[in-house]
Amino acid sequence: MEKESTKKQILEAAQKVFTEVGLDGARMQKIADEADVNKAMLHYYFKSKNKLFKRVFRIIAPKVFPEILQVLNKDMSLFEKIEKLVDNYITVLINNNNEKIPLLILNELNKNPDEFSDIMLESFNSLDFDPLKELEKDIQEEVLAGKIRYIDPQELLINIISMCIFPVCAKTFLQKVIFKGEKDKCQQFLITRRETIPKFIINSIKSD
Amino acid sequence: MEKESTKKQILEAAQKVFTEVGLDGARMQKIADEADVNKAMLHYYFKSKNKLFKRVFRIIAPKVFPEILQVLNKDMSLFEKIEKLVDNYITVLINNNNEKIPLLILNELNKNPDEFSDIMLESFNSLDFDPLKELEKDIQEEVLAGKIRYIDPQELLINIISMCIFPVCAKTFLQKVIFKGEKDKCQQFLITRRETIPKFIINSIKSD
DNA sequence: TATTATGTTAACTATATGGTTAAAATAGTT
DNA sequence: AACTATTTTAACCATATAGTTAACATAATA
Repeated sequence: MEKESTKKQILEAAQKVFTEVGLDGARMQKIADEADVNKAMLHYYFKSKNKLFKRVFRIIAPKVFPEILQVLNKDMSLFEKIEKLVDNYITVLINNNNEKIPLLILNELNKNPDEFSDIMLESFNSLDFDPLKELEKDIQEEVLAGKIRYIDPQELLINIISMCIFPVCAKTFLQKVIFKGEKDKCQQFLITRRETIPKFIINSIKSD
Repeated sequence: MEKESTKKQILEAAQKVFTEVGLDGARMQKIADEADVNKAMLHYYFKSKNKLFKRVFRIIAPKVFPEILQVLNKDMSLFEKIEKLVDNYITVLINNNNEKIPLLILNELNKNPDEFSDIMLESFNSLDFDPLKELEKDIQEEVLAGKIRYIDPQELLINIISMCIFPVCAKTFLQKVIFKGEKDKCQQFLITRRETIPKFIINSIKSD
């Protein structure tokens, strides 16, 4: 038999609802409605709200965190890697389906570190290389070549991630407060960051 | 009569609980317990959970957003302003009581823009100067003096805020994933950002 | 076709939770 | 002390919600 579609519908609806209103704000009935499925099915397939959430978490978390770092393992120069990493990040995050994922992850990770940081760590360890080690190597190389000043790889990575993710999390805030309600300008700003962020970073680390 | 202390206790407890678990996750009973007060008092003083939350929001939101920007109106050079702004930001955010405020604000702003962005905007407009205008002026000056390349003030401000706020929001994540469980190293990293962020920014914008 | 495993439904339960109320206590005022 | 206004309490209510159940439907299998 294997009715895969119902399960899938539920997972998709759950992701939608959870990312919109968080774990606490989500209602099983709402997810059922959204999936066009009887509420009992959610329990039939996933036992409980928490278990359903964990399933969703396991799917979405890697998308915006470790997976995107794959580019650091490619055969490119440091500058190219930075450009590609930022480009990928912004492209993924600007997508309507992904926009709210980072905030959801940060939230649940904060509220319940014991439950979720293991999942996060797991998906990180599934990478077949160490992003920080790789970055350190690239930095060392460019320093030796006289192309950049030394920068701690953790600092570099966290700066990149901060500048990519934060503005997306704060989109509503930026739209209303910084861009005074001009939605288009704000959206354009976010898109342009594919270019401005790498420039900003490379300017900072390159040798004079 | 005027029993001010009960009201204050409730507000403080409410801030604590709301920042810990968000609006949806918060329980009136928990707030009452935390405030060591009968639950009915919360409704006596604040009518409803939502109204109580709004009161808390109005208090905490300005703390981590517009207030901190006051430094941009001081009589300092652009570089000094950047240094002081970051220093203040990190100092405020690193405090245990404030750590979780940004995430709470971003969340509720996202879930309910209509309700909360006005409050946000309000507190911004209460500033007696326009941070972006001021920043633009400073940038122009330094460009003319040949000290920096031109940078869009919105881009600069958002980069600063991103690098200050995001790592605090993502502290649990950084601790577990980037710093492999070494809490002290992570905390030290956040503290050191008082110096590394301004350096990173100034390096990026200063003329070669 | 009869049997079995899987999938689906509507109705139900138990409980948690925001909010109410009426009485009691406390403080201020005359 | 008598009276009034404010503050506090315990008990209560209505409802929303996660989770259950038992009957029913559908497909696979023998």
